[in-house]
Amino acid sequence: MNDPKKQIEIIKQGIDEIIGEDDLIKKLESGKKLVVKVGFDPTAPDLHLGHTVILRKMRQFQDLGHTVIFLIGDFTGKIGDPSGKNKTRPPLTDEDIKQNAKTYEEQVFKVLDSKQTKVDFNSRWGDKLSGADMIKLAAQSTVARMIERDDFSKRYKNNQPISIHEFLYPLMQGLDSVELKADVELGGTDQKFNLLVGRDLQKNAGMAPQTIITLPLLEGLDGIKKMSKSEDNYIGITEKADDIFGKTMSIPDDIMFKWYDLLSLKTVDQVNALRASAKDGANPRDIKVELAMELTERFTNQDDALKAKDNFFKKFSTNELPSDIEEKIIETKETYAFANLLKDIGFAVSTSEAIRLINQGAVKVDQEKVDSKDYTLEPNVKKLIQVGKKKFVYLTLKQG
RNA sequence: GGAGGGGUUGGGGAGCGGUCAAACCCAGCAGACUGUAAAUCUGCCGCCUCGUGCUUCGAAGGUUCGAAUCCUUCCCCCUCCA
Repeated sequence: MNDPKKQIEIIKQGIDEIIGEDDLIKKLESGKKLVVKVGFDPTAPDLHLGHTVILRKMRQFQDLGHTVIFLIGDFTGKIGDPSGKNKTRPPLTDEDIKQNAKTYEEQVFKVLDSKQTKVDFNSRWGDKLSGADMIKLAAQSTVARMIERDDFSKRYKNNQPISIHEFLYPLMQGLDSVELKADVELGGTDQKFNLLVGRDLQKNAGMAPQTIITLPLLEGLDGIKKMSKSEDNYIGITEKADDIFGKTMSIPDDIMFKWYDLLSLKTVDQVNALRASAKDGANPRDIKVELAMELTERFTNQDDALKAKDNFFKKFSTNELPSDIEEKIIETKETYAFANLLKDIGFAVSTSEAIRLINQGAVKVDQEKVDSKDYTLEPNVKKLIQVGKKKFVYLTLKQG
């Protein structure tokens, strides 16, 4: 695995752009163990698959034997990444940051190898900077250069405010690269400017400039928009096996291989083999199952992943019931109007919706379709209640 | 400070005195179909005690038999000018 050519092939899999490739090849040929740095925001570390694109790339570097630094930007967090948003962030307390860092670690090591990961904080050197140091740092760039950055130039043209301190963000991020003597820095495409500043600062400090690798955005479940919480087209990495598996199966066939390129830890050759088999008429479903299995297993475990796969086929390919139906007990004094019950157990948001579902033939009790909105249940029974194809519960009505 | 435009049911966006719980699109949900939670088709898509019931169209008042639609005041947003 030390063959530089082979390494480059893996490194370049699924990336958007690489700047300084020649430098990288030279370093690889010299047999140097690379320092790969990636910065993370100290806020709200609730990760979804979109975030894991970069983690996977880090993991690939680890598998090639390089050192990966997971840098938490607790100092830069005080500046707030400009990134177009003009809302000032509420300052995080040290306690918040500690808590977030912990949550990060819990989630991140589902992808990264914890033994090969160095977690660092840029407050370690940031807090020590004096006023004079900051001025020296600021002197290393120019307003013209800063204005080149996309969102700064847009805001400047549109007469939107740009605070002076926002210019410090890219510089601080660059300083991180100097401090860590980074050989490689990874980031999203929107990070390109900041990453380039790191190269400049390293050159000024007499170092070899880092190689920059930008990674594309992952499309969400709809296959069109980028994966994000606000679009609700995401898979959270702490979700249940059934959900990870099912959601993965729901992505359009078209983006399946993009997901392979950005998320899978299979080798380039293995992915290419899958591509070839798809061309030869293999059922795309089966190729997607393999992806769903890999992802589900990574974020849960093998047993749960197998169960999820099993459940998926039971649910959608046969009419069998899933194996893990939840049990619920509800107390009632008297006869329970069914529409209200559906609302009360959360299968409908309102009684009106419950009635609509009944009218549409979506509701079953003990596998029998409910055909009247006036259906009722007596206390002291246990029934299997089903709404649509996804909601199941064994409900016990207790005389209360 | 001046001039103008606008706030409608999850989002976009019609409506501009009754036929409006409010067109249409998107999202969502359900049914059919399918290799899938894809595609397609169909239906639904404010709330409840389901009735010639109740509450909605930035807020509060008013005109009217009747208002999302007209008037008054207030709040918020946007554009242009200074």
